[in-house]
Amino acid sequence: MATDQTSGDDRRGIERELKRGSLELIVLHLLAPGEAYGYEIVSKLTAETNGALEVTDGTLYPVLYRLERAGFVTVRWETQERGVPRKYYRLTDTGRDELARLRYEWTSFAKAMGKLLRQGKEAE
Amino acid sequence: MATDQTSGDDRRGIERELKRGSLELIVLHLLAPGEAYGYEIVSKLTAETNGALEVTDGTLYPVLYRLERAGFVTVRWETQERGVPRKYYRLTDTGRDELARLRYEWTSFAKAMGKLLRQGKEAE
DNA sequence: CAATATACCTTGTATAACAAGATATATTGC
DNA sequence: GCAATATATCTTGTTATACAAGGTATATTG
Repeated sequence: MATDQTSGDDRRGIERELKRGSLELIVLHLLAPGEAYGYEIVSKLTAETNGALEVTDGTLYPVLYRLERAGFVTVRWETQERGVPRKYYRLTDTGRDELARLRYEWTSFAKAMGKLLRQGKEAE
Repeated sequence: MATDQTSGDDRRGIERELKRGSLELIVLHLLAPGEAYGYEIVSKLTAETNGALEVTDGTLYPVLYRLERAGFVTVRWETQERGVPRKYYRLTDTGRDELARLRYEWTSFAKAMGKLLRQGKEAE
């Protein structure tokens, strides 16, 4: 009867939506210390947030592609002696500006949300 | 060429994405003190956040419908002596639980983001 | 009676996160 | 020599949702 769709794995659904618009910031941030390749970024993110902000590689690669197209990162293939070739990403100057901008954007949003949610809680 | 798409009104685009998954929480939160009607919620949100988290009514009504279908709010029409009829929304007990859950979900996410973004900034 | 304000609702579009699968190279065990 | 596993990349299709743009209806005001 078209109901109980909003039940079971909602938790994942919400996390997914909350992540929206934050991933570019996350990736740019992870690239700030220096270059890294895709697979590395995935594990870096999992490690640095204790699994709180995990993504799969299928999610990450499109993000990296977007960042490249926008000129925020440059790409370098490293064909190694042994192992599969790696694609290293590095921030451009524009990318660093964008990182600052997104960081500001995110912080403003989070502040506004935090302020709103705190309202009406003061009396308790 | 296919470039300069990532230029102009990006700011709005990002705000839009950041808002994703937060709107249900916002609306449930605004209904916590007591019932309200749709148009009222729009202006409440604008007022309480100084315009930082505005939405249009075209965005809000589908959210309210979703919340109703999920059993988080109940609806009551108020046909007034004068003026257009209003549709008043009120939190259910399940809705209050959901509010608590979403609030927790959001706070966890924001904490994880904040922690990540603060990393690598300490040395500066 | 035209304009404006209030209040509701609907349709179509764009975007992004993800699951699932595909590809390719190297190592390890049998 | 070959199956399994780990590393590393990429693609396709699905789904959810914020929003612009438009539409409806009622009342007030000049």
